[in-house]
Amino acid sequence: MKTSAQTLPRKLPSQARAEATVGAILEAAARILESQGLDGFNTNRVAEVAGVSVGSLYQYFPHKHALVAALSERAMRHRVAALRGAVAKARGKPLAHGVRALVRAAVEQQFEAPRLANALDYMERQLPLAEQQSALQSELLLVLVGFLAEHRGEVRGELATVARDLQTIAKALIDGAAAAGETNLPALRKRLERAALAYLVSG
Amino acid sequence: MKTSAQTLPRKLPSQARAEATVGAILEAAARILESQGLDGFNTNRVAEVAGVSVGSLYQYFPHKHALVAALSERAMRHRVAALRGAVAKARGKPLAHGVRALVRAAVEQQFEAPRLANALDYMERQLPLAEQQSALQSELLLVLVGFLAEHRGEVRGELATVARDLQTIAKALIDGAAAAGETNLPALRKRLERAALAYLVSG
DNA sequence: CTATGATGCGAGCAATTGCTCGTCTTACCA
DNA sequence: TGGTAAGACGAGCAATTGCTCGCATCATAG
Repeated sequence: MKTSAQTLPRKLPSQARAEATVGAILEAAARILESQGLDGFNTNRVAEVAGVSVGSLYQYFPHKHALVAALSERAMRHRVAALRGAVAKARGKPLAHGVRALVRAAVEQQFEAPRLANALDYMERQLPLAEQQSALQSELLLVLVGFLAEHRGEVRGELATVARDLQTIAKALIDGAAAAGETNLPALRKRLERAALAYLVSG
Repeated sequence: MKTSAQTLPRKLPSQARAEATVGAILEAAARILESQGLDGFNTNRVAEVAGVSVGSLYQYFPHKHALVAALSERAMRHRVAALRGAVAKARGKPLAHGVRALVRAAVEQQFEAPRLANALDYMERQLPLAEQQSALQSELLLVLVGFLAEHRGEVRGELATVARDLQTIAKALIDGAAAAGETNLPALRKRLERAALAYLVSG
């Protein structure tokens, strides 16, 4: 009896080379999405860029969606870790300082591969995200809410909603800047800090 | 000698039924994108939903991209008109009033078909938008800049950049709310007003 | 009515895509 | 050293997709 979940690897890699294969596939997929978006993102091409056969790909990912899910999960994990680090470093400091740290982390994280982020974002909306995904999303929001809770007196509104809006605004502003070819990161950070802080303290 | 541009209709409809055909095609395309996103959005299906043959579709749109471009242009035209109307109505009134009017127009416009807006947004980033498109985008920004210029004393920063950020934030917040299944429009408007106004007057 | 161009049709081609399966190769352990 | 399981391969199938082209139908001017 098979108990495998929908988006889980068909087979867990147990040898070192298998691990390498999975890594190569994920990296190839990320590179294709970053350079061409959804066009040209097909499993044959992913396998080719990864230097691996399609058969190998389907040994670890039961279908294309599973590959996307894995990619999305990996990106989310990075984001959560980055934001968590920023929050930890800013503990005890004033609100503005924390916002600055969060903005720096977010920009650094997302500006690295904006088209990939954009493509993943679009796909996540289309297909219902798996449990793992929404769990990570909740975790990310929890990190933000935790940060906001440290400055309850200064922040207006319901924290959960504010956190979600903050994340939405950050994603959009960074994505938009990247799409517009903006390369001046300090300027982008400044605008994002302004938007975030202003939204937080206004009522 | 043919002088037809890339994304222009292959043949301009001159009879009434042709006009109707083009309209049906555009509406079908919009409906499909709204209900299923990019998946299932293919020319065969568009023709079928429109109650028209593929051949007829390709008589007016030289390729799929042209259909997308036409759809995008139509959506942009609506947006520009809506925002222009809001700005006109708020002329002479205080900044907060104008922001409220703009937010109302934007929410009403985009919440009507959020998935369509999302899909178009994604595709516009992929393929280089035609002249018509970028012209309309500039026009939209000009409307916003014009509004902001009426309240120069209260608005910090470079108006063009501020206008672009404002549009980005609005789009993201509305899109996010729609994707999350939010149906409380007044609450959404309030949050968007807060974000916009706070960003404008803070420095 | 009739001729001519505009409009509409839809079978089907060429290319692409997701994915399978039988086969070969490599790594590990008794 | 040989047996067994894990891993890798890639030709190719079935389905989908963008799009063409030859032909039927309709509208309108003369």
